[in-house]
Amino acid sequence: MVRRRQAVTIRHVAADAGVSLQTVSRVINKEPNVRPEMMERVQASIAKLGYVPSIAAQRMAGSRSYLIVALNDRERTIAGWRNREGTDWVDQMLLGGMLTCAEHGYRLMVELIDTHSDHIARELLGAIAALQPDGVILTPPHSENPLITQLLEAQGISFARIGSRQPGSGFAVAMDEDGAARLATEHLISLGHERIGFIAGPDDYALSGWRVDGWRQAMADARLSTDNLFAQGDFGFASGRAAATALLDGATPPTAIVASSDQMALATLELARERGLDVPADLSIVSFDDTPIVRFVHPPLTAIVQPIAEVTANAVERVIADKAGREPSTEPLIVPATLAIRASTGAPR
Amino acid sequence: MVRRRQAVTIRHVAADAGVSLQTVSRVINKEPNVRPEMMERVQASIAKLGYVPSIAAQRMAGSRSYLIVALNDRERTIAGWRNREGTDWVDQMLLGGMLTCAEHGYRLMVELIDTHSDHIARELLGAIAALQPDGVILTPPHSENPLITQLLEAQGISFARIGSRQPGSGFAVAMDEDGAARLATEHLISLGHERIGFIAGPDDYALSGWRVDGWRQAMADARLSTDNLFAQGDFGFASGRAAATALLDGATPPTAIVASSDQMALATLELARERGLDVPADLSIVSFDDTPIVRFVHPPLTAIVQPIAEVTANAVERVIADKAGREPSTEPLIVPATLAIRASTGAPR
DNA sequence: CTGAAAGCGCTAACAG
DNA sequence: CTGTTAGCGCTTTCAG
Repeated sequence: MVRRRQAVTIRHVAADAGVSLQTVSRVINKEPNVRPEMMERVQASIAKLGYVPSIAAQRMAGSRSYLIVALNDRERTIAGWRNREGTDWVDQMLLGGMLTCAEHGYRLMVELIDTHSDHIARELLGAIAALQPDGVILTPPHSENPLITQLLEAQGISFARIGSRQPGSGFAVAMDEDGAARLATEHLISLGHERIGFIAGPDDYALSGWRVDGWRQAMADARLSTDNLFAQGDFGFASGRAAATALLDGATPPTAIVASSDQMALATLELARERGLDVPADLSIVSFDDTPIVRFVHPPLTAIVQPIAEVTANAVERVIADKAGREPSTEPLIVPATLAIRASTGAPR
Repeated sequence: MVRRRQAVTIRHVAADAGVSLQTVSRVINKEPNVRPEMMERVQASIAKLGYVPSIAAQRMAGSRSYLIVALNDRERTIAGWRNREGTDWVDQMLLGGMLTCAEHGYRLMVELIDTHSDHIARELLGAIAALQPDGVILTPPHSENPLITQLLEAQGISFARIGSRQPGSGFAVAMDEDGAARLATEHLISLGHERIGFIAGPDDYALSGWRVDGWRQAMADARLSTDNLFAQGDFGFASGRAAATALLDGATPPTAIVASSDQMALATLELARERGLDVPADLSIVSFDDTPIVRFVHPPLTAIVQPIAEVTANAVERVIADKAGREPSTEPLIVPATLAIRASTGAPR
């Protein structure tokens, strides 16, 4: 194979337009101090020759790499793909992230990083050294890992933290987790439920706690007790089943359950079916992820719709704006969630 | 923000190890002609300093970019994400592609390209000029687009064509589509079905035809007629519903239906439920994608399991091997599919 | 407002 | 087996 080099470089454009390399560079980078007519001439040549700058060269010369890296938890992400659980977290992230990147001439690259590794720093530094991204998008549970945030800050790389509300460095963009839990709970309350169970997620996700808070607040506001109505899982199916079992076997079993993940909600639905409970007459169920699956089960589940694409788009937007010198607001952004009401919720018997 | 440069470069390593830049470069690239003791010394320095080569610089210097680009159809991919249809094609591709890339020190980047665009060439050339990938993975329907394959060949970029069996340039890696359709059909025949309907995919996907072939052959082998048992959709839910309706309203309605996609299978299931048909007693259904959804519907669908991750892994493997000079077999590879038997298929009444 | 010169970090080609 | 010398394509000084 022939040694491949750039087909048309800045040099060709400069020659074609009869200007210096510098002027072409200025046009490419939309820098000021270029006469309009020069600019037009250069742009004409660029279009004519089909010139596209090499991002490797741009990076080398000390400018931007036009690359944003999205850091995901390796273990969890791979397990999700392997087991084909149908979570479209990554897809929604790509949807929001890639499109927003493309709008600004950037690209998004997914990187998997171990959470519980003692060599997180080495892994991350390696990825940074190799890729030299202009920005990083942190997803849970990385978003609040001080090892990671401190390292990125020290490297001077602008980053966003998805699912985090801690102010600190980096842009925080979170979904309104407690508002969502409250929304789900209030929906059930308005249907007449009084014993509403809640299956929480694992503690290493900050959002697990927020969701619990929302549920507790909604219950408190309605003067309803939460005794024997709380259980915890790890977002997975098996844990959801165990939690639902515990809840339904309690002294005062709930007439409705809000599960913190789709898999736990599906497990609850399966258990209900096995026990001959009618959903929603005997047991109403609300899922906390509107993953594709929950719309196709029977009955389709009422679910909290997580605006993952929007959140990711915002994260990318702010990181790029930061890069461009336009200092975006550093305040944590909270994106509201919505509730998709389907057939799994109804009035209790 | 400070102008960020490489923290530790090849120069630092060379100084630390007391050797020339070249020797370090040779060690990095695992080139021969380096004394073991030198190599160890250099590797010790690399580890000590935490050195990682800059891929931008490596690319610049005319070597590899360690980047593989996976080209997906923009419109279809985005629509799939937006509508949250639950297809995990991209996820499975990432699973197989990213992990295999990582094994070889490469990265995978997803690019979306319009299929029906007259400026496909410009778009593609732009992506190539900007990214300068070492290899490209083509997914359907790009895999058999001569504009794309010829362009890649002209550029001297090694590429793989997923879902294609045309020999030609690039490595073809396809799933055994007709074998899969035959498998599904034979499964139904063995259950006692004689009128087995088939809902095909759109013609712009070569695999649509292969699947039809497999069905026809299995039917012919069993001396069963296919009259009034064929319908066609576009892989989408609505089209599947229309196709299933046509089939069931025919003169001799089928007792079983094989649908060429999960959405079309789900549409068939919905129609059956609405018409009061028991699945599988009145109508058996086989889906052609084992997407997560089909396992969670009721009854869970018997489905063809597409080994997308394996196929992508193989595609990446061969492209990288080609790059490395190890000329991999240029023969089209056909990966067999399997059938996951679930509760949607049974003996006819 | 425009241009010339000097690298960025790395590898290819050539000497030793 | 190892080192030296040129660049790769682009941006950043710094002069005009």
